[in-house]
Amino acid sequence: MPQRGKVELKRIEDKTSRQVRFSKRRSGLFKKAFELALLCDAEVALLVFSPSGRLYEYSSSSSIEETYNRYKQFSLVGKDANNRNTNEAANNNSCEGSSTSDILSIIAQWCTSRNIDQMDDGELDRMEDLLQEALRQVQSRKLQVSSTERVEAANGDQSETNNISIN
Amino acid sequence: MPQRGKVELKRIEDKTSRQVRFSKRRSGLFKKAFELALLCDAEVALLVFSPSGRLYEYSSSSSIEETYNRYKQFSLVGKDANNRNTNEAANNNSCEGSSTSDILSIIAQWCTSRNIDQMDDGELDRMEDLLQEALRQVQSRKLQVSSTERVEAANGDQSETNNISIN
DNA sequence: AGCTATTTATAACT
DNA sequence: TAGTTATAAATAGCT
Repeated sequence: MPQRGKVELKRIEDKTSRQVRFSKRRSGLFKKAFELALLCDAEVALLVFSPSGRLYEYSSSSSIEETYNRYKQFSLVGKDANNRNTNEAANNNSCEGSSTSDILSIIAQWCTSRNIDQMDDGELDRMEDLLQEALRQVQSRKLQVSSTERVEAANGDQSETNNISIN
Repeated sequence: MPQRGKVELKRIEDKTSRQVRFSKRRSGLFKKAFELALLCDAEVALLVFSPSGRLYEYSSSSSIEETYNRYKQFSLVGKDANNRNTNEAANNNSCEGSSTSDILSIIAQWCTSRNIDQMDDGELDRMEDLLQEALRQVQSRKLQVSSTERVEAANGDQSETNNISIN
């Protein structure tokens, strides 16, 4: 029989078990974060996305943003430690290289360069078309995902046929 | 004599003790964060500033920035963790009131970093909300523009009014 | 969502 | 700052 309480350091394959343990561990983690901030007078910011994409957050200061800004300031000064400044890479607005659908790419490129208030009616028409098409695609994708999940649930457990890995 | 291991939930006044306990608890917290990410396939970002201002960070993804950007995308559309993506949840639109350029730029940012095929159901929900709100605003803007043009035309201006369609 | 058996985390002390 | 140990907390597997 498997040992109680003992943790094996690898991804939990069983989906149900993973969900349950995520819930328990998440609340434990947030409690610890809160305690560290309170007891030790530390500033703590914690962001967690569940495997299903839900967001959980904690911040000991007034906001996550505040701590993140402090962090960015820090990293500008040069925080040696473990990592480097990967910051500005994220600010690159071009969609090139990504395999995102063409529609979303076009929307993205467009609205980085134009403000809606500056668009004439022709542009507005075009943007409306693009948004409608993007919405159709997202909704269609949602249907795919949810039907796949229903099948998985019906199969009890089974392998991770469509599980999406973030990294 | 004070009980061992027992924790009293208030700021530790003794500076030395606070520092020692900060060190121990910090490593515990980071370990838990790492385990949550690994075991449960979650995306975790953790920032801690010690009382003396030193920075400690952990990120399960490639960078803190990446997770923070994902967070920012969420924050505009609301982030109620208890909201499951039911039909009714999709209907209550929480990015209402945000400016169009904000919404469009978030859509833009999003699809520079993520492909629709990699989105989980939580992200798809958010993207759907964003697109729907953007669409509403674009359509609303179209109405404004066309009514303005109608007024201008009535005033004798030479505007192109015959190619405007209101859906 | 509750219930133990265990494993972990950690407070005080060295 | 690091190790030891007595206790408190967290949590894995079940129901």
